[in-house]
Amino acid sequence: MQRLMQVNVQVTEPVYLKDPQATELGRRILEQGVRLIDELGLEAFTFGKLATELGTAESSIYRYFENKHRLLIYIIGWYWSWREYKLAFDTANIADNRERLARAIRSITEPVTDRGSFSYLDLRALYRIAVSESAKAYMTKGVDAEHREGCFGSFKRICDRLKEHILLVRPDHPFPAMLASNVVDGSMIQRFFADHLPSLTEKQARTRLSEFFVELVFSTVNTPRS
Amino acid sequence: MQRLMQVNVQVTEPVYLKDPQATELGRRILEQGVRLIDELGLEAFTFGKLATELGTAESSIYRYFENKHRLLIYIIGWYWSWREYKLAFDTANIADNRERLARAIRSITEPVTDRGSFSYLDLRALYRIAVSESAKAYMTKGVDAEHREGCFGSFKRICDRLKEHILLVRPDHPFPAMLASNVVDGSMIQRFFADHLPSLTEKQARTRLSEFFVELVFSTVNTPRS
DNA sequence: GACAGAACGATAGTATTGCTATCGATTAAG
DNA sequence: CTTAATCGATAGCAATACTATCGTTCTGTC
Repeated sequence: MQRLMQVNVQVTEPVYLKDPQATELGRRILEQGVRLIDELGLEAFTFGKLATELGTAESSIYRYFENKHRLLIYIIGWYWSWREYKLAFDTANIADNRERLARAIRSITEPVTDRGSFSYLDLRALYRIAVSESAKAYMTKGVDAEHREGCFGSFKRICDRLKEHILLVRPDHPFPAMLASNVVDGSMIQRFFADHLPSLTEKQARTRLSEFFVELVFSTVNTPRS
Repeated sequence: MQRLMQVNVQVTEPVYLKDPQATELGRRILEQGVRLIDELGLEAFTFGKLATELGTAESSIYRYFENKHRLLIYIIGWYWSWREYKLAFDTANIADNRERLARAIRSITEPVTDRGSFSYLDLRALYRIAVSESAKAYMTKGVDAEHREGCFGSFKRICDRLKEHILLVRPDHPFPAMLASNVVDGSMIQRFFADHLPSLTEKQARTRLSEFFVELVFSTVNTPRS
């Protein structure tokens, strides 16, 4: 698994000017970029600070990414690509549709606890960024254009896969796509709430996220259509 | 109803330096602020532009709000206060718990279609801002501090009310708070998806949002506990 | 109708940000 | 050996996010 991940996580959409995975500097931009965004938050994070951190010039970073927004899109895309791959892995060879759906939901909604030694990116930091900053990646005036460019492909794909798992269990469900995207996005939001606005969740919500979403999906999926 | 709203929608939390509802300039800041944020999006919106729009000086606006982030928090707070009030109204005098829960969900998740002539704020613009920008109000490094200040009170209250309605129908539900906040926040997110990333939702999702959430909640609420 | 105090508009100024351009030096590829 | 790519460094610019100051007007009060 670990080896496979290393090989397979690729961000294919051209959100970059120059492929950061292809060069040493590019990889350091990603690695330290993830650490800095996690540490400072997106608003306080600047290419200037990242450059000092890397001992390089601001302009060098601009050769890879147009601006920090694009870098964020790239990082979030990487995150969802990784989760998508993990999803495929976690659901492989499970014959029973219901069991596979349950595993899929758990795979997607489980918090990341492992630093992940197989990648130069810190997976836990990446998870924290996805939780706290991913809304900023798409909630802008530029969404429609970026969407047309295919910037959110990996997020869409993981939602779509979950939708397919839902449909296999319940082919006549009226809202499989909404249900799927609600689980994928909702698991991030609920994690944020658990960390920062705990009155919006139950106690120990952090560790019971998956349980909540599994129950949520299965109760809709089991409810007879009127 | 319309008269009542005018009287009752108040943002009590001190996110402002000087109460904008108390003066003519303050009200114009809110009114044009809403219009400009809606038009430009939060990133392109600046106090400078708002000042020109209002024919006043930037510094005058800074007398009311520390910065545009605070203005956003205020506006979003106003929005949820308004919805909270609407919720109370829509669920008043309904004796049956299940019927009241269904009405509560519809009240909260229904898109705003009415400009709302009873307020100087454009309700539709406000709704669009709540859909597109509200995540930016709380997803910052400052959440915890702002949360302690009580900045998100109205959002918390509406989630809490929905939670209570859920518990009256299903006192032993294991995740009433998560379910409630998932509905409140999810209805905004799903609306955003419907507008900008439609493959994440069903066709006509915009008009079927409430239907989806009513079904979602009622199926969990009806599912027997194991 | 004089006076104190708020509210406002206007101007100025500063540090930071976000970005573009240019230019050698180093390295890698043909 | 030459050419192109890559990088680090510096410079510079327009916009942003404030802060400070100050005179004017408008308010209510004695």
